[in-house]
Amino acid sequence: MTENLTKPDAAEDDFELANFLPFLLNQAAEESSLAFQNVYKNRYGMLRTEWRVLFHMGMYGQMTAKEIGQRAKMHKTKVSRAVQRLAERRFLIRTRDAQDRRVEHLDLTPAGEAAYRDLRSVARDYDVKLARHFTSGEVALLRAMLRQLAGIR
Amino acid sequence: MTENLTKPDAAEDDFELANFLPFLLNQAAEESSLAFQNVYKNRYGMLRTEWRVLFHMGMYGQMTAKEIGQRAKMHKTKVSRAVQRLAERRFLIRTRDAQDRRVEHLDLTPAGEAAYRDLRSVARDYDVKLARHFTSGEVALLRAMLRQLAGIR
DNA sequence: TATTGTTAGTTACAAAATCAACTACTACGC
DNA sequence: GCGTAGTAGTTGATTTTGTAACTAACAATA
Repeated sequence: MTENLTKPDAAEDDFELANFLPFLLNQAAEESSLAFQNVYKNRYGMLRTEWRVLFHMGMYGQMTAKEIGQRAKMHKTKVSRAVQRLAERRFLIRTRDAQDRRVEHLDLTPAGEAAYRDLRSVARDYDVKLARHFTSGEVALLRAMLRQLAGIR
Repeated sequence: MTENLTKPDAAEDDFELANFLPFLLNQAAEESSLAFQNVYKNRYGMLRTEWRVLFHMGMYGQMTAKEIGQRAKMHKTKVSRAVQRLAERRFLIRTRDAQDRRVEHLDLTPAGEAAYRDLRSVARDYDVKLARHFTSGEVALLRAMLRQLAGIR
């Protein structure tokens, strides 16, 4: 009788966790966001949740907290707190909808717009810098694969 | 006189948050680790920090907390607390170095080894599933690019 | 117009991450 | 040896996140 019906160990050992995609993705994400993080942190005292909200508003204009949550895949409590802090610091203003008084429309203030444009330009430069490691075809493929993995339609 | 000497808005608007590498990497990392997270969480009651320590020890054998921190890019307090919990649950044992009594050598117990092998096999299957979206050449390129971005030598 | 269900957003409390200070120890310079 | 500086790892205080329960408002139905 064979004493081992499971896969042989040799087949198991060729898997290196150092190549595990969730691990690699995480390391790359953390490393690649460090330098940019320092900018919005030091220059505007923002947290990651806050710059994400700011960016979505800068890109898409007036939004509600719910819409931001859907687009950014952020939980509503995260959005709520980020909006609160951005409102306190006068980066955005909230106005109740007249028809449906549950919803709030959020708009960037001029200060918010300015911060958005500033950070957007930093982000653009930073992205170029990251992409410089690769050919443009490689980067395009990378983005497409990441979108697929992230479940972005 | 021209009234606008800065770059025209059209050139600025080509920035898409959805293409910003740190953002994409983060979304992909988060989405792709969700399903796997449930396994080590539900099956072993581990936190992400703990699973990371376990997996580094499984890969490289005996290590010190400092080495784990360097390889996994985890802050020493995170490592310290993860090691503490893994030791409490008898997944690893700590032994003081005889020469330098500040350092502790960490080794997986048989239970720790078993958990490591189990999770590694789950990870392997999961990795295959993620990679199925792409050709094998694409996946190899993706891993190489992620390693580069992560600063893994 | 009461009843039930649903939605937008907030709040409360627990879990976890972060940062600074701390203990115990080693190593260097004198 | 003695003082100073540096290192491995821990602890405590503060901040941030996650989960659930909550408030206020709307909508459908009877």
